Amino acid sequence: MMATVPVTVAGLKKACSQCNLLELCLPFGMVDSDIRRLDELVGARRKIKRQQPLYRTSDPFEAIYAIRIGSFKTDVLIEDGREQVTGFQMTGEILGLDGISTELHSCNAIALEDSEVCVIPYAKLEELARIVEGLQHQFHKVMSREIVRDHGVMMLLGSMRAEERLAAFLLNMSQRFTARGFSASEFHLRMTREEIGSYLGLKLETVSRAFSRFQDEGLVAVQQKHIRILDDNGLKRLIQHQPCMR
Amino acid sequence: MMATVPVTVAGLKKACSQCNLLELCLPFGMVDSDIRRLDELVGARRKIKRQQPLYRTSDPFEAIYAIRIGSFKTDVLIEDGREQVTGFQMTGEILGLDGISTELHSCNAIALEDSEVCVIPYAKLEELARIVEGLQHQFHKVMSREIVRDHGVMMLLGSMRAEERLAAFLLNMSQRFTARGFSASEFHLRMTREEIGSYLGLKLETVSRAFSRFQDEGLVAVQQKHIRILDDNGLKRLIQHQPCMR
DNA sequence: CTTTCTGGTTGACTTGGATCAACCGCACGA
DNA sequence: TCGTGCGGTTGATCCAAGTCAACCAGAAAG
Repeated sequence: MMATVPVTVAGLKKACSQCNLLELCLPFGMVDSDIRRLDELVGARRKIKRQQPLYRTSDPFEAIYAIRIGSFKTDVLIEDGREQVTGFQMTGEILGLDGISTELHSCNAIALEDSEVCVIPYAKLEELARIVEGLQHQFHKVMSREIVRDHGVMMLLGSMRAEERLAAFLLNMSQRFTARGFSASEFHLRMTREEIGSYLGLKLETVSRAFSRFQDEGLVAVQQKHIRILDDNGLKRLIQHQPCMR
Repeated sequence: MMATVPVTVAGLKKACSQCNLLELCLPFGMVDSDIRRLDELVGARRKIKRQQPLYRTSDPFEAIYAIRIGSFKTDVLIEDGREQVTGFQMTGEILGLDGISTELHSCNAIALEDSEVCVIPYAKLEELARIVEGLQHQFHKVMSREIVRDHGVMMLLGSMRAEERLAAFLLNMSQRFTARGFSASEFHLRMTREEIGSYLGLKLETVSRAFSRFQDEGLVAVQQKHIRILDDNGLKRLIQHQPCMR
């Protein structure tokens, strides 16, 4: 446990106020003067190598993390070996909120590529949130957004068919890449078919077949992990009025 | 919209400090002196008749709600009429957290029986949370718990078979009834087979059949909405090392 | 009292996605 | 350079759960 924990104690203040992820991260919507107060909060950065955990189920919770570089998956394992990927996180997104409730983490957060996070000590965050109203409010919004996102995933898992799920997934990825200034139509997935499948409640073969079908229908061009969306309206249409199994 | 909004402006202070749901609700874990400060927060109560909404998708968000009496479901609808029930809530549980992120509610909250909630104006909550450390912390825990719960539902929807899902659902209900001082083994479900099905990502016929199978196997006695658990270890076993489709 | 309606159960049949298995291709280490 | 292995694709087959339809019981309405 906790094998190598490369902690870069970046003495450099101005962690947030000079960060270009501002628009996507915790400080979003805060006024400049408040953001400057955030700088004192973000103590250290931590690099995580591909496939390595940022934290694991039942690790003690003491901080939340903002992704600076790279991307992660979170997953829950049950005894018999089943895995459920509960989310994929990209730059600016916050990890670790699951730990607040029991003071132990309740899932694993694994880097999908070499990554770097800002460590936000939770005790300090609560303290500062009591003083800085904007921070308090933003933090609550971040948590609430996570809840709303989870409801979306439930919708997906509970009432969509395989192709709808994959279409929804691709559109969601596209939209998040766009928000980060990347192409909406062309991007590189960092996760395997199996991880996508676990997230979408499908087997990897089904994911692969759905990709192939989309390709045949001219909706996307797929080359392994490289995706080019050719007809996003087509994908959107797929989600809406589908034969609808439920 | 907002047809009849029966608001009982219960001038009565001591909303929380004299409430017997204390152990289950927002004040859980707070010290007495802090709880007394909560009393000023809970302004009004509101009664909701069976089948009526407490709030609906895209209603403006201005308060969260603590259930005093009764129970609710929350659901998300998509254009083509599909419904996904995202949760069932019982006394002491908090509703409305989904609204913080966009300041609009993102789901519907419908009473499953005649119910009553405490209205907790959100602006006032944030204000008080800045002063009362215990409240801030508890509120964060409540939100985090909701996230963890949602991950559990994803696990259920993404990687369990029909009977496992129903078993998990029954055990969860049982555990929540127990926490409220009711029998762990005998209880009355307030929701229909269709609502259970929507929650579990199954059709109502499948839910009905799974109930019948449990009955045949002597795991539970089912009589419509009245459930008696005869062998909870049997149910637990079902969830663990099941043939396991994924 | 009968009628109607809603929610629940059960059976027969169909099907979407899982399972099992073969195979491909690229990356990496020897 | 040649394995070797992992991730991905594709085909054949199977089965869990969906669909469709009949029917039943209790509650509410007339």
